[in-house]
Amino acid sequence: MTDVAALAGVSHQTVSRVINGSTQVRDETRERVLDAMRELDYQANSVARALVTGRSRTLGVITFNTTLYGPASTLLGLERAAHAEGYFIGIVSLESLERTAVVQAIERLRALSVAGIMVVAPHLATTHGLWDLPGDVPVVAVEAGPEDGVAVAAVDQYDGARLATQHLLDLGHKTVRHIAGPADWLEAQRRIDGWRETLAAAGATSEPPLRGDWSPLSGYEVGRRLLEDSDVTAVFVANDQMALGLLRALHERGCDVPGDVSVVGFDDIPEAEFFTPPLTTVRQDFNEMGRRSLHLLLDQIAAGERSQTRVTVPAGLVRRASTAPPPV
Amino acid sequence: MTDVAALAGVSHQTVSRVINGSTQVRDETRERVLDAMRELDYQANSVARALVTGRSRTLGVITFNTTLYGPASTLLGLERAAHAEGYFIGIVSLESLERTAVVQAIERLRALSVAGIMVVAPHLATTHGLWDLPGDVPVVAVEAGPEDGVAVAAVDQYDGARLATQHLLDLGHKTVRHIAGPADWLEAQRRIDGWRETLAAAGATSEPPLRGDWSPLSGYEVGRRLLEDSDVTAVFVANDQMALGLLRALHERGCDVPGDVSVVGFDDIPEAEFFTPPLTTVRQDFNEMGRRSLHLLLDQIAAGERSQTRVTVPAGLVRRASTAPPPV
DNA sequence: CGGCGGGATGTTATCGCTCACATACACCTC
DNA sequence: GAGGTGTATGTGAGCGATAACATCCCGCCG
Repeated sequence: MTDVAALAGVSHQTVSRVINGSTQVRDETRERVLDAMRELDYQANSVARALVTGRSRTLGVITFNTTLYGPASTLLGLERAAHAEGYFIGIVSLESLERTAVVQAIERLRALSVAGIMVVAPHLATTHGLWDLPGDVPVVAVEAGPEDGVAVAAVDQYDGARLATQHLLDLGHKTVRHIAGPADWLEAQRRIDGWRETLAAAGATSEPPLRGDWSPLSGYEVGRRLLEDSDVTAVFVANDQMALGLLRALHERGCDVPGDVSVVGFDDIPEAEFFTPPLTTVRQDFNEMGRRSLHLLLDQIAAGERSQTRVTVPAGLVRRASTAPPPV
Repeated sequence: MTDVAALAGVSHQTVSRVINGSTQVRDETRERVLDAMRELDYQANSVARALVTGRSRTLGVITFNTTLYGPASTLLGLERAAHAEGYFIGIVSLESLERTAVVQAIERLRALSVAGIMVVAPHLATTHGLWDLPGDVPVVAVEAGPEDGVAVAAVDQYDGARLATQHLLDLGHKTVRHIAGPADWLEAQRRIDGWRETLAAAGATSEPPLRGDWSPLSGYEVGRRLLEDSDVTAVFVANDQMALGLLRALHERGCDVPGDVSVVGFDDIPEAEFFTPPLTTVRQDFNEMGRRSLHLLLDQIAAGERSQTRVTVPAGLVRRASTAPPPV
């Protein structure tokens, strides 16, 4: 910076003003400084800036260690949005699901002077870690979060589940079974709620949901158990991977999909369209959610205070070939 | 830090020594400082440290904007490894595949004073951006990189393709067709090489490979074209997603897999085991690759100079139900 | 024509840490 | 006992930027 200032014949402060777009610089001077910067191939040192301002243009993302489609896509959506706004993303993944792990992760990020933190960890336990976090860092819970206390951006899980369930009811199924995700995932819970309440509203009976762990294998195993009950004609599965496992279980049992049993998934992973049969599922717009989360965070940063705004991104049903009216 | 020093009755420098594990501190003094740190809930400010040392404990990862399984898993593997070593990961995703985009991304990361950079962008064009990068930052190309000039950690694509092709030949297929990835992806090229040379070594004829873009849809479309040639009995597909598309095309055409046509994929995505039929594929150990890449980088950081070491992680064939001897 | 207001620029302190060097004290050697 | 060696600690400078305040210059007003 000193070199640039010397070359342009101004003080380092004027250089700083140019960098930060101050209006207090004459155009001609600005040009001279800009030229000098180009000439010396100068780039502002963001570490020094972060030191003095106490804020870097880095955002922290806390994510759970997983290759699941949802979280991975969310991360990408977040990065794209942040990049567009000129922010960096630093990621920290959680070792465990304990609330202390979240608190630790937040501490680590604070030491980096991040401008804000986005938490992509839709577990009950981890979101509770958000209750007692230090007051001076803006935080957004992405995908799912506690009912209040922090800002949250999420796809409307409840409505997605309703859409799926209603679609099956509309086709004429008497009731719909549900293969749910792990009990401590908030999204799993919301999907259960949407499913159960839609059934109730239609006056349909509801069996308790079965539990998988999001993996295709669990969908397969739980699916086999489910099929011992021969009454099943429609299943709403809490994600596409488990739905794939279920399709396999059905296939092995010689059940036709959708002739004998209809299946609806959740997520719309890229593969879903090419399953056998192509899967009817609920699409989540992770990019949009990333963008919304980011702006929620940026708003807090700009306002200088924590908000509790809740933003919801709608889910959409994608109809393919895995659903049909029940067998006669 | 000053507060801690005051509370412990020492100078700030002694606190610094304790933080950095200097041996030049008496045990009793160290304890006093540690107590003071705990008492004040003190955490060292890594920004200030980065400013003075010129290095932060942050590593930059440059990745291409994608939800593909490979890059996503690699990123996670990298993060896990870095976390274990006490490093942060900052991610920057590429807007385009131009080499200038890579250079820009590297510049951005340099302004953050990252200790080193890992590039996960296995395109021909982007890796060329690695030729003329500034000399003072350690760099590792992950997954694939230029033949020389930078350190590279990669899964052995060539051998993976050989394994797949040889497996099909061993089953008795006269030759094996190949659906390849995009031409400018280095991995796609290596897989083609492995496939072609294995065929040549066996004295089998080889048709030119067909090109997909990694997506299930492209696998489906290219697959339909491929099937117009009724001689096909075995196909090696460059990733599992395209293999899924091909399976669908085969299904629609009434071809039995593996009865009429055998299919081998690449990647071993979690879904592959539950395809119809379960897919024989080549597994890549992304975690291991992440770990190796990181250590390659850490070694460079420790040595203070750039290396050109090349590390290869073996690939493994996973046999499932999509391959069998050719029809008689 | 002196004084005043405000835009453009410069000066100095500061962020929280590490580095290089200075100092203090203990112990040993000749 | 003077001098050397080594360990434990303190002091001051400086990393590269921004913030707050000081200064300069110019035009305008009474």
